[in-house]
Amino acid sequence: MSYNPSEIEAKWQKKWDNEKAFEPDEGLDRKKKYILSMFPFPSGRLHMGHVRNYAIGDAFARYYRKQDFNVLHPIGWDAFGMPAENAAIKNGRDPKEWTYSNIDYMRKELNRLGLSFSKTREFATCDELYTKWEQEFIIKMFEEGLLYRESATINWCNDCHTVLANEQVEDGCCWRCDNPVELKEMPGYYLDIIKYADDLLDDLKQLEGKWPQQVLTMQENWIGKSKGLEFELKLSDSSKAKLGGEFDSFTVFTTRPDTIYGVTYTALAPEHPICKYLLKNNLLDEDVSSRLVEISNMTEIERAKEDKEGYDLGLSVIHPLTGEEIPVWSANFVLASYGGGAVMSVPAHDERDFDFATKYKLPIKRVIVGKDDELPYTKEGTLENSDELNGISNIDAKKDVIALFEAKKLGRGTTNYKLRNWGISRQRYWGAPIPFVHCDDCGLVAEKIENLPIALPEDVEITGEGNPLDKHPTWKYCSCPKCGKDAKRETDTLDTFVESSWYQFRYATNPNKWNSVGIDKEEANYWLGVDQYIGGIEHAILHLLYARFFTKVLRDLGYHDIDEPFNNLLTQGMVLMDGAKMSKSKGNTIDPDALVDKYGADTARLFTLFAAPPTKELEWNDSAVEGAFRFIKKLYDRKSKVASRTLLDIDQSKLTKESKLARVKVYEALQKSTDVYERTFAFNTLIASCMEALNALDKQDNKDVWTEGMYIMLNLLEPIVPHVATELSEMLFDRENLRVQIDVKDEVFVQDSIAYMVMIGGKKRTEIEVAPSASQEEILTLAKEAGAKWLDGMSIVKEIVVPNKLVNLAVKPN
RNA sequence: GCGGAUGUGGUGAAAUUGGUAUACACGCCAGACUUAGGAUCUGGUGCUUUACGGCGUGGAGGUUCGAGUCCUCUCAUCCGCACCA
Repeated sequence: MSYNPSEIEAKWQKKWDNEKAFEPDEGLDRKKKYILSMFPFPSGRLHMGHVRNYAIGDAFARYYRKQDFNVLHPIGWDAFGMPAENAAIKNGRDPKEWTYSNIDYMRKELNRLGLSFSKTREFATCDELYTKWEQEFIIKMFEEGLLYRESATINWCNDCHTVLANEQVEDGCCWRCDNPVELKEMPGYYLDIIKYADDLLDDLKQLEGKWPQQVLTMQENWIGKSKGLEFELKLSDSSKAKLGGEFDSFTVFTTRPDTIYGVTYTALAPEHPICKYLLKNNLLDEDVSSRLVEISNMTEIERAKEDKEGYDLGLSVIHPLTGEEIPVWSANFVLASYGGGAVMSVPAHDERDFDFATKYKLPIKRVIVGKDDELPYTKEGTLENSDELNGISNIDAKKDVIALFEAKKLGRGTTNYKLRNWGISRQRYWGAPIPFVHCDDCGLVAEKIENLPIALPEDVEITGEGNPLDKHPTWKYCSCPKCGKDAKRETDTLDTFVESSWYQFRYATNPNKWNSVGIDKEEANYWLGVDQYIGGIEHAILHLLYARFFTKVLRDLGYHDIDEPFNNLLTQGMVLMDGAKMSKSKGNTIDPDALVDKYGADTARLFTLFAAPPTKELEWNDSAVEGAFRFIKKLYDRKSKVASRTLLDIDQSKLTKESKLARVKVYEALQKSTDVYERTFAFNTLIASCMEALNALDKQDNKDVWTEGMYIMLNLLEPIVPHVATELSEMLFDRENLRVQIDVKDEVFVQDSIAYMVMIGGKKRTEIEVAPSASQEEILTLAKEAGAKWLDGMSIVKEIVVPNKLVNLAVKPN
């Protein structure tokens, strides 16, 4: 009977379904493993990246089940988002119908891969039961002051017709559609993630060694914490007069308080209130004001590409320590969104300030002496030209100046972050409605918890123009939850990253409670954090930062006691074809369905795990897929070599050299398995070990060695090629070999003689066979005899014996 | 510019604490079986040399009895951040 994957795979998939083989225990007393691959967006079809992601996760899940862990391995659908609306615009599909039919199709595709997911815990984030609890969390956050609404300058994608969070802007373009982002002033809802910045930063330490260093670094840089001095610069009397008495001073932030005496000018962002006042009242030259308006309309990315540019505003401030008058400029490199939108400039000790001062011939005053005389000098040194601070190191001066400003009540030590608060409003239909109501009398009012979920209307017209919820004839009209008067519902929906920020907790909650709670605390505390999370590195900031933030917020709201959602993170590499990412537009895709049709799911899984280690990019190779298929066929064919249904004791002393070697290879693969699942994740090497074992078994014909070899190998391969491994295990061993833990037998590794390499003068020269009991002296004697040819005319300087490996004789000529 | 990573055969890649570099697979070559083979099986396959041998993990040094592995410098590629005061 030859290998027939479609028959075997269909058989076992059905059987696993009937057996409900992959549901976790309801009880919470066993040791647990929570294995999670990032859930898919239901785009319509699976791609090879999904196959890789789920093949890796499934290997972990099946391995730990065999190690007798209670395993949670769920799947669901990240189901809200733009593509559903695009389908509506292009093909007139209803977004809900489009989404759920995609889910049905993709579920079948996933089933065909034989993945060991829990079937009872599956959900889509667009399910109203999911929205209900998400809206409750949002209201709780509002009540705690973590969520607020304000009008601000936001990133606008004119293709998606919606706002984007800072994290969702990549290179000045929309993360989803790559359209250049524009700036717009509009109201929106924000989550105060900055309040958690220190918590998010500090807890990265817990993840050291468990998350890729690159991801930790990226998050650290994104949060961008810096400590420094914040203080007010008082305007001169003439400047105050020029500004109509509207302004008295402005605030600046510096991380270099030690250079305070070197300030020679200050610069404001073009959006700074003082600039705006000057523009509004026509107090600047025509060309200056029109240029400042132009710069204001540029995004930060666009400004970064321009040369440094600035204009003297004709104002001055008083230096807080020297009392000198300092000119005020406006410059294109000063960001409105950071540090109050104003800087003190110290050209002698800052590269950017130096460039600017050089360009506009502004004074440069050196206040630190150090190793060299070159300006700008940004290294350590000793203060000069700094009155009472002269002679102290600039490191100490940082603290001293902050203390001085605080004592004189001129300023304060403070911390700034690059991280911006998370804008969560989206002016789109296919998302979770933001559960608030605008009342003329009561203002912004949260919906009553008992009214949740606030569901989407189904009779909407989606044109791509404007917000469909806002344009709906009746949906937004409601009564105020507080006073009962006529009011209007919020028509913005939540950023879809909100859904993916807490789904890991939803899976952990038993589905029979999904009606009554969002997150079951006891179950969340048992299952979380996720023991192994697997997904693409593209979420290094976005999803992974938001999910960490949500975890901490929900903890503080009392929903659970977990600090970090994902204890271990594996970032898988991309699947490439001819060196490029597979994509529909390039036409270089492999359809997983077609692959399964041709070779079966086991081959698809084996290839993706074998061709490269999981963190590296995976280059597609048709003939290597054939190779994977050949290995499975060979394995299947060797079932005829097995002679008994149970393991028999093997008398090691009666085996041939080849049989002994085969046992060594089999047990080496067994040892490798633990190492791979628990430390290196190098599935490719485990598979290679199994191939070596099979090759070695093939070179001998002892039936008992074959039986033992297959018994162990099928156990090792079951997480990777579950269908064929289970089929053979049933045929040969009644699946007994999948239920037991197999221990390594040390006697297998005991050798009759050990080969020692003989090195002379650091070069490999010959080999000797040595009895395991041989003493160091005996080994050396043998080595010298065997190496006599190379020792002639030499004297031995040093003798090294590495047990079981080699002898090295260091020599010099006589 | 800053930060992180990676450089090993024709290709994807292996290599505990420093201890026989290139396991495993693909490809290629030769052979067997075949009417045929893009099927299957067997053997071979780093470079160089007639041979003994020599040389080989991006490059140059260093430490060591011994370096792909550790140290210093350097080159290349990829990724992330990018005027953050």
